[in-house]
Amino acid sequence: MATIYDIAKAVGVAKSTVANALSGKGTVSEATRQRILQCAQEMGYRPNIVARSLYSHKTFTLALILPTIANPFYPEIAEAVEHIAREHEYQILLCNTHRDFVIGKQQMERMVSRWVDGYIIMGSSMDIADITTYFQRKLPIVLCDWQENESPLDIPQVSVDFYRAGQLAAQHLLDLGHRNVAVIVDEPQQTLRLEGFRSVLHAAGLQFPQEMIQQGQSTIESGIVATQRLLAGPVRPTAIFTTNDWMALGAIEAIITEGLQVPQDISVIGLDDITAAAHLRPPLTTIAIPKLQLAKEATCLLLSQINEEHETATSRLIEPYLVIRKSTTFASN
Amino acid sequence: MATIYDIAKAVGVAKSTVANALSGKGTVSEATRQRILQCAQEMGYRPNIVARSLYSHKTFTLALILPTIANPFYPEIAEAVEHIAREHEYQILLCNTHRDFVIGKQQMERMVSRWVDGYIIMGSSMDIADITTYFQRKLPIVLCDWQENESPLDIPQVSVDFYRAGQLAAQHLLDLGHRNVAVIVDEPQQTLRLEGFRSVLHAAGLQFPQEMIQQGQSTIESGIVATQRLLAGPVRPTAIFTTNDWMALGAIEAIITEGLQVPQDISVIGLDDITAAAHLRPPLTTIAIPKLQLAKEATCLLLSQINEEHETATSRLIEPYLVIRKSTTFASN
DNA sequence: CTGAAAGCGCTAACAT
DNA sequence: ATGTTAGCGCTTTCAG
Repeated sequence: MATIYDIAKAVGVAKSTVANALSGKGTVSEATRQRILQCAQEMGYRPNIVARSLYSHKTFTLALILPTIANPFYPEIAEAVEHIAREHEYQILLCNTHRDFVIGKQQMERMVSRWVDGYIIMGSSMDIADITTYFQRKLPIVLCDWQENESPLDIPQVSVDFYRAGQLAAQHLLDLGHRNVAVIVDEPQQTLRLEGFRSVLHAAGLQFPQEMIQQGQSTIESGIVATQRLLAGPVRPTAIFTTNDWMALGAIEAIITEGLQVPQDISVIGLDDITAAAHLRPPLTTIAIPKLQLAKEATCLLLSQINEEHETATSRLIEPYLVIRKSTTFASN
Repeated sequence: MATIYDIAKAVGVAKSTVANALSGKGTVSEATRQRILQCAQEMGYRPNIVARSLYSHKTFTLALILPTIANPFYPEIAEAVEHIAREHEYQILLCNTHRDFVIGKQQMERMVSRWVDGYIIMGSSMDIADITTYFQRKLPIVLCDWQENESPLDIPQVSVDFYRAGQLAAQHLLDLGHRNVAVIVDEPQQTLRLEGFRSVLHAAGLQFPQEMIQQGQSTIESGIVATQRLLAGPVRPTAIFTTNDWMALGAIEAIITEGLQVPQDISVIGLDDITAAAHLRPPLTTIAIPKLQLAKEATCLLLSQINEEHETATSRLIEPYLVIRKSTTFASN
């Protein structure tokens, strides 16, 4: 690759003159400017971002750290983050931690060594204690899609009102006449969703025994297993709330395998509204998370933090909403 | 961040001594080495990868360029690429081109400026002419998931035998007794799949009129629209082959909306085997692409190219295979 | 208007 | 065993 120095030699001027001509700063006579520009063109000159970064202490890279891009909740977010970043001339380093805090820390260390300009850290991808340490070292960080209560308030955060999401799910099932409902939840990351759900049941004076709460791992398989446990229990629920859509898919599969029907025998409501949700059979009723908004606000918050536009880096709570499709219906009993 | 020079000052030695102690190269007395290591520890020293890269001309970053991570075919690949890269201490820059060649070239330019060590370029994410130019400039590039006939043979490539994939789909439908089949294909990127399909029909002496071939755009929506056109045609097919699973989802949706059933009235077979395929209602019969293998071979090929292990960078063709689930059945007529 | 020089943090010859 | 020096490519003073 041609360097600024190569051009200087070829044109017969000093490096700094070339730099001035290329950057438009400083003063260069129109004549030499033209000669330099043309020469740069001919030699296929590209500025070296590594060298520039070394001087400027800025790399124009953002890190996107998440549990696994293979979970369909994240690709849309990743795409949106990349899109907005691009508009600001940033590029994205992708990191899947698989919820392994050791990997998360290792990768974070490498990114710090790279002088990554800022970090978007998605919920449960890293140890919040580690993150706090990095934040105290003044690294620009935005937490995205965390439970709003699990991190110190001073780390900027864009999250979803998951308590409200749980409430919406419960209210929908209540409205349909369900009195005997179950939850499959990935605790402790998703406890708030459960608590919101529980609060509405309580307010309605309903029972919500412990055996109606099953543990999942946010995967289809875990949704299947948890549902099988539910169906094998003493009382069969008439509706199941899974705290993400992936597990809802598993729940539906398990129910059908058992010879039952969704929603006639058991209603299922998910949470996330992944793209596929609308196209399942039956189309999935779910609590939608505005993923684009989440990604957009997180990225903008991070960029403003990097550029120190806001001294007070605020946090945002985003409202989920109910999307009624065909996987829920009136309670039959 | 503490630098090598800060440590040198603190310990009272020269920079190079610190460098030697840290790297293990050169010779440093055990006493000073200990003092240096401890000081580095205390000051929280992290090597600066930017400075190191400037000197070494190596950034330990790989680019992953794809149409859009929001298409569920790619996340698994991205995850696998990142995983293998990590084992070799590389990190991944993610780039969604949305099939826009201008964006693709722009982003590529930026990555070249960053001295990215190597590029994995997924099918139809960029203009092959641009790629060829970069390859001629000696950039390490691996094409992944391209039709094997659309690029110059000298660019290393890991692809799927899509012609064979089309054949497998056709053979399966033939085996089930279908004689009146349709295809929804995203041309020209997926022409090979169509040709393979067509070849088997021809060999069996079957008709395959043009109106049985509909154009899709690899999205659910385009699958719906194409299927509606098919259903509105003069003869209704008894089976539809969509050249990716996303479009199969759309096809199933359109068929059901029309009051027909899958597979009783119309069989549907997809291609890709995305994670959700096995969990749809009905579970999708599809031609599976070994995505992990694809990702793994592409990454390894790229790394060996970067390290110049193989002078002759080979190319690989990966075999797809049929996965029979519930969306196809015997022809009823 | 142009050039010389210093420095970003690190590596690696080469002297001492 | 340790220090000096030059250089990776760029930006930015500051002289001429």
